[in-house]
Amino acid sequence: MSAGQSTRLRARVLPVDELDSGDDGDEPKVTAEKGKKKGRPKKKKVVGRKPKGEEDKEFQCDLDGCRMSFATEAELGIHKKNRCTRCNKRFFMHKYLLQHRRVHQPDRPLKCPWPGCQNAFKWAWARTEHIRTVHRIRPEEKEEELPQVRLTRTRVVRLLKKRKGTLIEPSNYRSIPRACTMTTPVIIVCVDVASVYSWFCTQVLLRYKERWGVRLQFRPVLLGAIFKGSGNVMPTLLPARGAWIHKDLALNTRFMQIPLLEFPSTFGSPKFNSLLIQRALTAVAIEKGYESEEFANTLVATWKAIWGTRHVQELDMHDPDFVLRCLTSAGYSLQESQTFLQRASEGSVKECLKKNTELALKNGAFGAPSIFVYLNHDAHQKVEDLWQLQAPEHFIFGSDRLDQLAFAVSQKWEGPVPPSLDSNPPISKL
DNA sequence: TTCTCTGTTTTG
DNA sequence: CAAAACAGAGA
Repeated sequence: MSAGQSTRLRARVLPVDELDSGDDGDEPKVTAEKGKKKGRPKKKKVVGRKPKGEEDKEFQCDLDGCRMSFATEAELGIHKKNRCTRCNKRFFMHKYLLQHRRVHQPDRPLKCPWPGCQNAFKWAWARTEHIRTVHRIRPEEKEEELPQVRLTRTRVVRLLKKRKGTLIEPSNYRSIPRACTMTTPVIIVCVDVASVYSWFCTQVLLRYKERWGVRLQFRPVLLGAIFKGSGNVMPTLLPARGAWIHKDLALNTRFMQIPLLEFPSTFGSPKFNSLLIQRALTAVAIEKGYESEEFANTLVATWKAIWGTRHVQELDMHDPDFVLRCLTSAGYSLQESQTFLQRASEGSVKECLKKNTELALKNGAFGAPSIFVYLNHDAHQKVEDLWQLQAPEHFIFGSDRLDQLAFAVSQKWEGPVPPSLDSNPPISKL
């Protein structure tokens, strides 16, 4: 189940009403005729998994403002007749067909702002109705004097309207926090596997991902370039700090329950160069998605290979064989791992890593992990656009400020090892 | 019954 | 125009 989704939400079968057998010339039914529909057709037409229909297919729609494209001309034809190629539904306006796509996508970017409520929605109205029906809140005081202040639909919507993206100053009602997010927060964590604190941070955030109901992206960056671009230097260059870091890691290992076995002996030498491996990881991220479980697993496996094993021989991070070993230990076949390694030297992958590094620097990064938080974005905006075009609301540095990160996304911090989700009953009644 | 989903209409 | 509201349907 995706994070934050109510267990009571209707499990949607692909909707297949509107099945008036291919008389394409017909106009779509108008509302008044809706009632006439007799027993809905029960046949669940299982539509084969289809690509999302973004801008990269061969047959592109040229209707006003529409950028959808399709693999076949036939599909484009259906689309241009205002029919959904997934469920065959028909629409009055082409524009709605674009919005309709979200019906077939799993994302639920609209969060319920109620504290502790993890429900999330695809449609603004669905959320508004949820707030009205489920969280009907008592006026703070003097209820009899303010009967009209009861949480009516208009009232909720007025609250929702106060500021785009946040719900603020709900002074009439108890229990609503001063500011809580209305869209699923997006957390972008810029990491380098040469940074052991990036590993700690990643490991802990993965424990919180579902619990917080946030979107969590890990993006490989080049720590060396971040240091250079920001004028920072490796912390271990300071002798006292270099000595301290071993103790800090040992304590952290127990505190965060992350098994760190060994500080690589080549640390700080030219063999401890993360360029190749970060490129390979970028190739994995491009293929699997920054937000994917596969990519997170790949990162963790790589960290384990660098920091969590005893190295019988000197660790050479720039050695292609070592990179291959990291990838295969993440569960990829030798062939797939070789493909990733090969892509690591392709221009587009190099550029991608460079771009992510530059954007991190632009947002103020001076080390890793650098955590960027987006709160006030449009619900259906692509994360890639957010990252490239918008400034984040918060920049949080390091693995030791995750409590602040929790605060920033209006969630509870329960330590580096939060209790298992299964053992806890749901917080809200839903 | 209660609540959510979502296509269409209305409003600002 | 986009956002809010409506209203029918269905779980």
